[in-house]
Amino acid sequence: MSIKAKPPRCCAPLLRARLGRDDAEALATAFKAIADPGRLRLLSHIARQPGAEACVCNLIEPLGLAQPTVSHHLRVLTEAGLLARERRGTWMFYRLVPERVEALRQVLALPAERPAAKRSA
Amino acid sequence: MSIKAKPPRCCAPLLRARLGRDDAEALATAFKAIADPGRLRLLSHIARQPGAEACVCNLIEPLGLAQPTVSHHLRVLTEAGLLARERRGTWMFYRLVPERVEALRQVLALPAERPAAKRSA
DNA sequence: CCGAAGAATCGATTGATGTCAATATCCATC
DNA sequence: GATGGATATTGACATCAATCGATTCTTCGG
Repeated sequence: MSIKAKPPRCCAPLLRARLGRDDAEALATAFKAIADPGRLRLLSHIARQPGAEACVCNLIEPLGLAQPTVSHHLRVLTEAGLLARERRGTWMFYRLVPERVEALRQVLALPAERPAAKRSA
Repeated sequence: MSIKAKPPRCCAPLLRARLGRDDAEALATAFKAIADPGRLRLLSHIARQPGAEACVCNLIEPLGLAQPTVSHHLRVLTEAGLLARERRGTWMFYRLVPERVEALRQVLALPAERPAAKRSA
């Protein structure tokens, strides 16, 4: 079994609708994926490459982590749907999935400044 | 020493600029704060209250967690700058800090679609 | 095929984190 | 200042997560 590219359901509004237990679990998993220094730096490095993609071999050294560790982080990010894998010969390329990042971003969208008395059912 | 309300520096662009080790640490800490089902539900519940604030006594039951656990989560969120505390008599109120949420949200902002290759005519 | 290079998996270790019972603290009131 | 309600803190425990060395797997070149 490789990495499941199954896009995890995750992106309930959070601050707008009531967050159920299941939604909270899924969302937490998604945020956990980016709640790590190494993975954040991976995302940052990859996002800045042309095409928003990078070979693993170009990520190990700047990260300053062992190769298995980097591989692990890339897996987590991929399983979270934030990265997509593609093999090119010997190398493995990881590409940013902007839609997923954006979806996660929207979760933190605040409700309109102050909807005031608009409290309809 | 109660909860340090020190707003943690955290909000480097991530996907736009190169993310250094220290920025990554701070950012990871911030995201860790919301990378938990209980805390996400707390934020969700509080955000939906009038004034985006709620008394602890109104958060325990809907969360389904023990009081110390809720208190712990509220502390984490407050230390992350996402919530602000205010005492009112016997009760403690926690209020959402929208600016902080928004700041965290901006971290995930994508760079302009694709400034690299000339895709537009 | 064989060997080498790139990357993923395995196994173990260490540290962080969520959870709750018990206890302590703070505050209003009597 | 004793009492009771509302929160916070402490301590303990179990689980999860990050990390890396060793190994395995995959692919390409000869």
